[in-house]
Amino acid sequence: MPTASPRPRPTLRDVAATAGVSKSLVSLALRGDPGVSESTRDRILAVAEQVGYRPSLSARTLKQGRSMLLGVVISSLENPYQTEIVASVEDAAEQVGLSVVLAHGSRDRGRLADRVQQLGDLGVDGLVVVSSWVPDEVLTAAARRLPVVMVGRTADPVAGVDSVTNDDEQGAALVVDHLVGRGYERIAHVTSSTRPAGLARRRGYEDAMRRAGLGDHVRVAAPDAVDGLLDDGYRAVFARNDVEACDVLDRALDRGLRVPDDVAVVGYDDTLLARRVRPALTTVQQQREVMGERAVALLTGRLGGRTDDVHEVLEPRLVVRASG
Amino acid sequence: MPTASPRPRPTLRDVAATAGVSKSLVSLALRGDPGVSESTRDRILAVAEQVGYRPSLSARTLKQGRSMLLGVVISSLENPYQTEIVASVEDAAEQVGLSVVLAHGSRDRGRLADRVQQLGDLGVDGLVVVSSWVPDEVLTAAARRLPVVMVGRTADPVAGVDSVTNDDEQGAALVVDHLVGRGYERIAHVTSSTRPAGLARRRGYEDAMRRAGLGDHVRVAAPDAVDGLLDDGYRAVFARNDVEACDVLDRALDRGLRVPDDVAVVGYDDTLLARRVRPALTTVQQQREVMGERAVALLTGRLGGRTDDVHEVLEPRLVVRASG
DNA sequence: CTGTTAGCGCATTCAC
DNA sequence: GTGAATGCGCTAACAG
Repeated sequence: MPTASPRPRPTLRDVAATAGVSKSLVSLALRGDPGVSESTRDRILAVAEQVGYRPSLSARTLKQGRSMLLGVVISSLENPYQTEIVASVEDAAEQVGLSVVLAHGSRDRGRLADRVQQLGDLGVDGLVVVSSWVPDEVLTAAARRLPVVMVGRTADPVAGVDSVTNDDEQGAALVVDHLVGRGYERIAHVTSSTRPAGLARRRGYEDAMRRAGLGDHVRVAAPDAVDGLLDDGYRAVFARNDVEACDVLDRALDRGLRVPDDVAVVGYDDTLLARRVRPALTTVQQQREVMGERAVALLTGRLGGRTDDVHEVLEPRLVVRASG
Repeated sequence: MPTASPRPRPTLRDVAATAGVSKSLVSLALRGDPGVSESTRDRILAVAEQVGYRPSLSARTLKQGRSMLLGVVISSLENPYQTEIVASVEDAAEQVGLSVVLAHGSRDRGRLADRVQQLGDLGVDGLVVVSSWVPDEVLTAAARRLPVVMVGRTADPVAGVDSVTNDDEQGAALVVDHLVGRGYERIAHVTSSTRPAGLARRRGYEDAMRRAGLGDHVRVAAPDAVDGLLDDGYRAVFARNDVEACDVLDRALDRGLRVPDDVAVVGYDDTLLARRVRPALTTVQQQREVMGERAVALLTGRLGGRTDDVHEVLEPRLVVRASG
């Protein structure tokens, strides 16, 4: 089946030639400049459409010094928390006329740093980083040439990089208080993470347990070590995120335990997973829409000239469902 | 409104100035051209590093006419089948020195077409489309200026657009034959899709049932109408993909049925979901790694001058797990 | 070996 | 209303 092969893309020059006008006139007409007569503009638009003209973003970016593009970097496409953040950033970006290009680092952590630089090289006007796996040096380096905002917690604030996150300690405390309110005392924490957010949640769990006078029951285990917890009489488990909560759920059900009657399970993030799984997960909701909106606002703030670092912390909310 | 970046990014000119050489020499040195003396190159590299120089992809793309970038468009970040394809395309692209930028159309179908055009405007060297929601006109228009390959089935071949897909009819037949081999006769099909791939699987199911002499038992239902099937004595369900198979699973378990003892459930796609869920899903595996590899090969083929359309069809494989 | 020069496609003066 | 000229950062062809 023979067809047309990709031809060199038509340029302003081509449009101008076919329309019998000059290049600059076409440029003006296409962007609706008032200084072009109605009739000529219509003719130019028609020609542009007909020859399939599309402006070159490379050329425009080069000329203008800005691309109207935002870069978003996530570590994994398989992580529902991260992909849901992407959507919220995208919605917020669209509000202010910016488009989003996405890059990720699944499979290879080292690739993440490359993608950050690559998006910068591409000329995006700002960068949203939703992964804690990007080395600080890479972030600061990136921040030297464009606005960068981290979504989610970093171990320590990175100079020149704004951030928006939820209060993981408080979120963990919400969970503990909730379970305590339901009469649980032996409440365990399940986590496999050594990332900042995971550590913060663990810290929040431990502190809240102590505040509740349950310091002696503090117990932290890996997801695959849940059996030990159950053997030791723990009947409530707070997992560091929804994915690991689901692992716990499976484990418990495999042992013939009923959730939440025999054991209560609580997650974190309120991803789609939390609603999909049976029983539906009690979990902690971060304000995702707000996070995307704030991230974009911080970026445009920098673009507007702000130079001091801003770190926003949002309040998490407990969502009670069937699992605990 | 975005205005100016904090610091204007350093250019070749800046590096050349601080190093006391000419621009083109810097360009050559940075890309390891042999015609530059060891000592000067080291000095130039040091300066470039020190001032934080990074080449502008916009400028390079404009000059070269190619970006070494591949665009990938998927309809949803929540669809594990699609995101897993992305990873395989990315791996294949890396093999040939191409990077990938990703765009998606979650929430708004119309946005998908925009994203396709936008990636084209950006100057990507080729486009992989993993969604059947992009209108044919948009695809053909895109194919006029750059190589485009569809991954996954289209209703009809689109002129100028290559494709790589699996044989959905055959995949469905594998499922039916498997269930028939296990003694099932009342085998129902669950689908909510009117997309080409879904229709093909349905067709494959119906044909295979008839070939097996079970034409009278052909029964197609929506995922939320599973109860009727079970009431009517159907004890085997073939769902159009893993996600809907999971829905069926939940439904059955809610009714107190055991899987697969009381009812067998089979999915399609072999996504992560199929392995995560309990019981693990019997499902149909498409050759994802091969699909990515072929998609990239088709793109580079076009870039190399091929003009005739190529449509590759891969053989699916049944993966038997616990659910059926 | 090194430096000069000429565009890539576009937006933006500034003349006409 | 319109068109010619300029330069964004980069590469490549050509001179020195």
